[in-house]
Amino acid sequence: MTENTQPPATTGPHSAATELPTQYAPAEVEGPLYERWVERGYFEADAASDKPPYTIVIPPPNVTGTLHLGHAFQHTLMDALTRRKRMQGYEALWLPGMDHAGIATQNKVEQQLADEGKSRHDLGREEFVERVWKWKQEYGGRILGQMRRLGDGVDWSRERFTMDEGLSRAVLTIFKRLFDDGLIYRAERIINWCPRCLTAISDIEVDYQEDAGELVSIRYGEGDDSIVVATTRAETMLGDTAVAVHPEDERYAHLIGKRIKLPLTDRTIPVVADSHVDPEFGTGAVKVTPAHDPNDFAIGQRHDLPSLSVMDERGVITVHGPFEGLDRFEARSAIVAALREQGRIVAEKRPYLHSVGHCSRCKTTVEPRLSMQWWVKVEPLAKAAGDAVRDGRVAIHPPELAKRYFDWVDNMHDWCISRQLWWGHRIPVWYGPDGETVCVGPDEQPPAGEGWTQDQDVLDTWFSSGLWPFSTLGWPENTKDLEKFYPTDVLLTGHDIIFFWVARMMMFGLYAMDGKEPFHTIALTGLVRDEHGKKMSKSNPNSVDPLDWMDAYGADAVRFTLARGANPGADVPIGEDWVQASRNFANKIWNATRFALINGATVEGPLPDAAELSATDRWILSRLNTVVAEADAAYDGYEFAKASDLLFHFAWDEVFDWYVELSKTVFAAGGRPAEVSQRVLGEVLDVTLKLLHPVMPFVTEELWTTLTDGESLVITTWPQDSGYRDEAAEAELATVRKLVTEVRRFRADQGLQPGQRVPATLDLSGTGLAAHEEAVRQLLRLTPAGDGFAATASLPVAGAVVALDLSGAIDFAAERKRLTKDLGLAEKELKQATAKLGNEGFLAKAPAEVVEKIKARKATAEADIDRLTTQLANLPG
RNA sequence: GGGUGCAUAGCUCAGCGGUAGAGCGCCGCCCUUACAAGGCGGAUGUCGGCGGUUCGAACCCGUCUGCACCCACCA
Repeated sequence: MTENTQPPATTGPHSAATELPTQYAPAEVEGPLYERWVERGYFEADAASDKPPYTIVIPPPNVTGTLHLGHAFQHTLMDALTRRKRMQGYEALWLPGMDHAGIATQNKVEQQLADEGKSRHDLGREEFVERVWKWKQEYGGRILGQMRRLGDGVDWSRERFTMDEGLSRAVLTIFKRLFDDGLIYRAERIINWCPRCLTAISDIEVDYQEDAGELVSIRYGEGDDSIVVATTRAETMLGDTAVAVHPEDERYAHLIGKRIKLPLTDRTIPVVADSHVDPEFGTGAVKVTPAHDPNDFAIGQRHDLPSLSVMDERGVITVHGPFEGLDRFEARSAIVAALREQGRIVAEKRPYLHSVGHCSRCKTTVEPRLSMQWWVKVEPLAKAAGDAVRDGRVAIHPPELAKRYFDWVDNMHDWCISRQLWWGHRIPVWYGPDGETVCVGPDEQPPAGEGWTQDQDVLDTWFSSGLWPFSTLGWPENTKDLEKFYPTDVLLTGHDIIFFWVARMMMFGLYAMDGKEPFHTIALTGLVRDEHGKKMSKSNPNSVDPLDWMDAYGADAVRFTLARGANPGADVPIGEDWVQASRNFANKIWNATRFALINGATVEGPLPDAAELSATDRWILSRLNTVVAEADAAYDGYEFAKASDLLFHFAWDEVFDWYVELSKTVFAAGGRPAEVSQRVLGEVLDVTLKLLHPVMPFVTEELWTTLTDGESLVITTWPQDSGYRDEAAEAELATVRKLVTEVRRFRADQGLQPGQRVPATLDLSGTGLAAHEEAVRQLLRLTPAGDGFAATASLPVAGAVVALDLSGAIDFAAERKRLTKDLGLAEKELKQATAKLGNEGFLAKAPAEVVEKIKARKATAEADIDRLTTQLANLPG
């Protein structure tokens, strides 16, 4: 196909134009462009600048992570925001970094150790942590390279990691402050425990799903003093310390206060009355296991019941007796079997669907467990976090999602922040030989002397990421960065992470920064889904690697597709078809610019006066300014889909399909000065490329730097609506478009081929276009009505009258029928063959010559051509 | 159990009080020298059902049905 893309001879300053290939090749363009941007320091923000700041901190991806479509989506939007603000004259900072991701990273390294037949305990704490750092060095942060590939305009000189020295200092500082303020405390409570990760996890790290269990009803006690309870976790009965019934439940009134025998043990337990019990549910009696169930724990507190732990940290039964050493699930069946043998199982229901908590990291069934942990007292912090949104200091986009935020911050339980891991920020508390507890601040030495030990636990990963908006800027030091760039402007992230991260940044930001909120706007995005709206996840087969798509179609195509799907708060379905469509758009822009360059479009000098402009010019400039205003409004409202769609249609439908096509008649006119059109076309492209740059940075940069003498779009000035409008020109062009479209439709209906010239008379007296008769004739492919002209049809449209001679029209249906018969092909076959080759129209002419012509042009249709050639050769005569 | 959102063309979705839209797909014609990753033309919808408000409803209100998602102490 390259043999017929010979560049036309070139003249003038834009000979580079013709060096542009006919197709956009992202792979060749994107890498070098990104390197150039970084080398020139375009993304490095200057804290000493006079420009107003615009700051976004990236939601730090896990150090273990790779770029998935969700990142690609959010990064595209954040990049678009910062790129646009930079062009608008802000000192724009998009700050990158990564999260140390406690459990995830520790799991990765433990897996590595397991492959070597070792556990972390074989190494010991210090060596293990060293090993994790080594792992990070070697395998961590792959996502950073992938972000470059996407085109993320982040300030690499400010890259941060949550375990950096500076950020660790921030963690210690705030821990100490919270501790001293009494907002951090240690307490024994029921927590969610993962028996595989061997650590506590917070409520939001638990994923609930419907599991099929078995609900058994067990008779406790004997005779009249017996009571039936139901459970799905029979093994916990070993730790029962009471049975609870509703205080007003008459069925059990006689039992309240009595003790009954607990089966399989030699213990007796009391029957207590507690209004938490729902008399309607089951038998209306509940077994109470304070050490293994949060509700039961609460009942235990109210009735002063002992808590009996029956399992160790791995979920293995520790109670002496026949079940000791059994895993919790083995113990469950064993205990049910034993009870059944004693005739104590009075009813079973299996499968019984109920929701069961799983560790969000490893999917292991969570075991509620009584344990000593560190907690943040969130009430005062959460109140402030709620108020900041309530009184409008922080806006949530889209506003509907604010309710979700309030639901959370207004009903937040205390936050369990200690994790029984080695990888993370170690809790800065030391215990003395006589039970003293000392919290050690960042500049303090741990207490000296014998017998002092540091707490073994580390902090929840979200504790350090909650400090991200200011710890990354140097807090607790009073740095220039902090002064310039805090508070940040927009926090853009998925709505699924409101509780994990957003609310915590709000709490910590307001607390640490003296009530100064960490950002003004929370922009919440939906989740990326596949083309049928199904959730994409790493474990799903529908999951797509955005890198594959970037390789195949370019980063801009992926970005544009994502931006175009980004309706505020709504999920984004994405399929390969749409990425292809975006790729096509990039290619379209490429070729339109190529056309402009070949025809000498220029951005030099001022725009010609309105008096010099044609109606077409005035129309497109009027539209251009309208689009600038509309695009601005959409970008400002985080309506990326609207902005993208608007620009897509303006560029393709109006600029490329009409303005450029209409310009051709000017450029082809010959002799007539084309400077005005060259300048206007240059202007329109210049502005359109700028408007698209935030979402399609690569192709726009490549084209713009070719079209203009500018250094880079990244640092150029964002277009402004000049206020220029011309309604008369818009109306006139509407007439032209209507006229042309109607005539084309008529021609198609009559069987005239698109390029076929038809003799016709044209009366434009009713349209105001009389002066442009020649141009209109060209558009409509009308030739002058010569001698002997006989109109066979007359078409009144848009105030004009067109009379045509249709004698040259082809009856396509009849042609097809004839060919089908002649070639001995089934009609369907013919269609398939001709679809790639061309069509019946020209096959009707000279077959040999036609096939020749096609062969030269269509390498991809080789097979079909061969077959058709054979068919044609075998035709008799 | 509580809450939120959604039901519009074959698919995925915009539109949110005034003549039904986009992308992809589909049909027909075409290489007209920027682009076949293209051009031109075309078809397709009782805007989930039923009521109501209005001169006028895909859009507002009520209700029903179906589907998503979020939250919660489902023994």
